[in-house]
Amino acid sequence: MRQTSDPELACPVAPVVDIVFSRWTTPILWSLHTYGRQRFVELERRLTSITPKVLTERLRRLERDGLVSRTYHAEVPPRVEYEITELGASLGPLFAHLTTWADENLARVDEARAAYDERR
Amino acid sequence: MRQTSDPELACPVAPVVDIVFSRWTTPILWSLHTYGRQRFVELERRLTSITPKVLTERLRRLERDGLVSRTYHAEVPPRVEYEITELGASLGPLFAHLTTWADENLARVDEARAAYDERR
DNA sequence: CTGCATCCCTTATGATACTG
DNA sequence: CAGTATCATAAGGGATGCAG
Repeated sequence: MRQTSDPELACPVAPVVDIVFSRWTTPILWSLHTYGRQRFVELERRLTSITPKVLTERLRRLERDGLVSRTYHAEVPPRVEYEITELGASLGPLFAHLTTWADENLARVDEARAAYDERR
Repeated sequence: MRQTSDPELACPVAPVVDIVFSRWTTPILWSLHTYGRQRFVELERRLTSITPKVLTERLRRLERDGLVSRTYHAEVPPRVEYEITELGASLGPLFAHLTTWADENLARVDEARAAYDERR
């Protein structure tokens, strides 16, 4: 939980940020949305630098928030599959909007940084 | 810096998240966008629980990224005004989109949480 | 394979006091 | 007013080992 209740008073988007934009959540949602239902190891491999501990934590949280669903198959060895829910998929247009903004403006951010750094 | 370079490989929105959705950045941008140009103290009062140290850090970063501009008036006492830039303001529609999603889906997240918690 | 339990460490954030 | 400096604390995340 990065944002506490107070910032929310000043900003209506704060609660969403807390749910959707915590660390690792966008890459996880993006993977599930783009490549479909996946096993734990598949996600682990795709998010190259994540540790199993952290991946588990994030998936639990996303499951609790209703953005991801978890299916356990009692086999040997066990198989667990994760899939984005309808609620999670409803973030799709938002992510697309975000990508568009990035394409159009990220270069300007870089320029601003370069200019700022040069001034010192 | 919450997101490192690796998650970016798996997710095109990760870089934007890093810039726009770090802690305190949305309340700050929201305040400047909604209430216009403001002094340091005004922001401090609006974001009720932020400390001057953290507010300074965030404003510096937003300034470096070109989302906020800082104007220093050499008076006694000194007066410093912060204002959202054109680049910062270009996030407006995105924030609106976010707010819409929140209005429509936050209740479903709450339900999912309640259901999840009850299952244990 | 999936993932929980520990331990440990770094970093981020917060509280407090103090300057130009 | 607009910060800076210092210290304290908590949270995030990595490493390792083990269990179902």
